[in-house]
Amino acid sequence: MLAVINRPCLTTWVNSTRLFILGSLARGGDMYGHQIRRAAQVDRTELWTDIKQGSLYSALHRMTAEGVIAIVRTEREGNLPARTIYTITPAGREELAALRDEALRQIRLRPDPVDLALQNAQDMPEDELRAVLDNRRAALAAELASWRHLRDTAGPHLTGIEALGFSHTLLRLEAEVTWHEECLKALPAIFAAPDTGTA
Amino acid sequence: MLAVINRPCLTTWVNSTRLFILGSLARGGDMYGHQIRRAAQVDRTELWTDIKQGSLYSALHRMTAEGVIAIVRTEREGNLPARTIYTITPAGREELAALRDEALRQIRLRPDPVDLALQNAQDMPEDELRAVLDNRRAALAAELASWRHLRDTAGPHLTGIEALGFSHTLLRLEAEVTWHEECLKALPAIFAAPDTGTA
DNA sequence: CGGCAAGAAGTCAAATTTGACTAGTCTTTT
DNA sequence: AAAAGACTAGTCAAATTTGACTTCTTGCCG
Repeated sequence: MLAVINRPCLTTWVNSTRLFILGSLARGGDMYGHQIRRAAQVDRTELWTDIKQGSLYSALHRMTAEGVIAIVRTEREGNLPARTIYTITPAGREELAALRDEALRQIRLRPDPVDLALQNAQDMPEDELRAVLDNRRAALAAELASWRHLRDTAGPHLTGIEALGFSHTLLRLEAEVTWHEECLKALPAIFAAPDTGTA
Repeated sequence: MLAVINRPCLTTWVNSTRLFILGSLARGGDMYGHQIRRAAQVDRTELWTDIKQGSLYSALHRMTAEGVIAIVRTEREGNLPARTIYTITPAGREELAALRDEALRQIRLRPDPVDLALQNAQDMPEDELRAVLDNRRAALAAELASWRHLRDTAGPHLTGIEALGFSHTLLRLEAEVTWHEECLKALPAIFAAPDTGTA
């Protein structure tokens, strides 16, 4: 029989939320929700993933039910709300490895909404478009500069692998800046000959 | 009073599905669902967005209910299932402009799962990691080559703005290849001194 | 002292996405 | 001519995400 019962939603993109939670628990030891959330901000992991607290807590509940993580105990500091501490289970470590390997195999570039927006900006006046693109360029350049500074400051304290993540971001930002500069250069030609498409 | 009634889910990232549907209808005229889906594949729009037919049809229904698009008529070719043809309404055009402007303002890089995976690959043996990264590099290089070829082939037939999207992809792919090469170069040092982090 | 902004830890309903599945029709192969 | 396969147009329940909201505590300012 083997009736593969309706099992929708196997998510195309690796589920980063799960990968993130399992990874945090595996590397940082047992933690409670808020701690994981803070870890995301502090460790600069916010860069590698994009987690809202809503999804974090849902995921914790779900994953507990599934048995990839487990509740260790509940503790309470002062009169603050009780916190639930989670740990990763052996099943969780297996899933962690599987998710990691899958993420390492995915190579698709994630679509950038700006491209979609540009395709629908045909009727924007040239100077407005130029202003928008130039703002973007400036913002990206600023971000790039601040990352470079961060690298020079925090760089030596990073592990080798953390540094790789850093340089990934730098290279990506550089590419973005370059592209924006190209766009700005190309703009006059585009508006001069708006119909270079239908040869 | 002004009671701002619980209105969750205003999505952080511009909703590309909506932007895509509205844009297609605005530029391509009235269409039915399947046609929009095909347009996504043909126009290479699949690159700018990532739409599964499930979300497409849900979105069409929702957006019809909201009044940003409307059903023009239902037609039927031969004995195939009837198709429902949609058009964009004035309200839709307004939303299109709003979404486009918002997308043009967003500048955050979307996190790449590979970075997250790498952080959790500390315990992978060096040669396995090297193999994975080298596969990725090769795949990306191949993709880059095929895009370059595509640009040389189809390039002259593109409008100026379409060409910009193209060069965006090229630049991004180039950055990825460069980064992978950097990683491969850095690998021996990382494994030689695994504890450069805790100075 | 009163007040109020910010932080901790988390809940929740509604919105949205997902991929499996349906139901019919051509088209090609055996 | 029947079976196999691919295409058309779409539905659907379950999974997942979202950001607003809650309840309590602590710090701070005048």
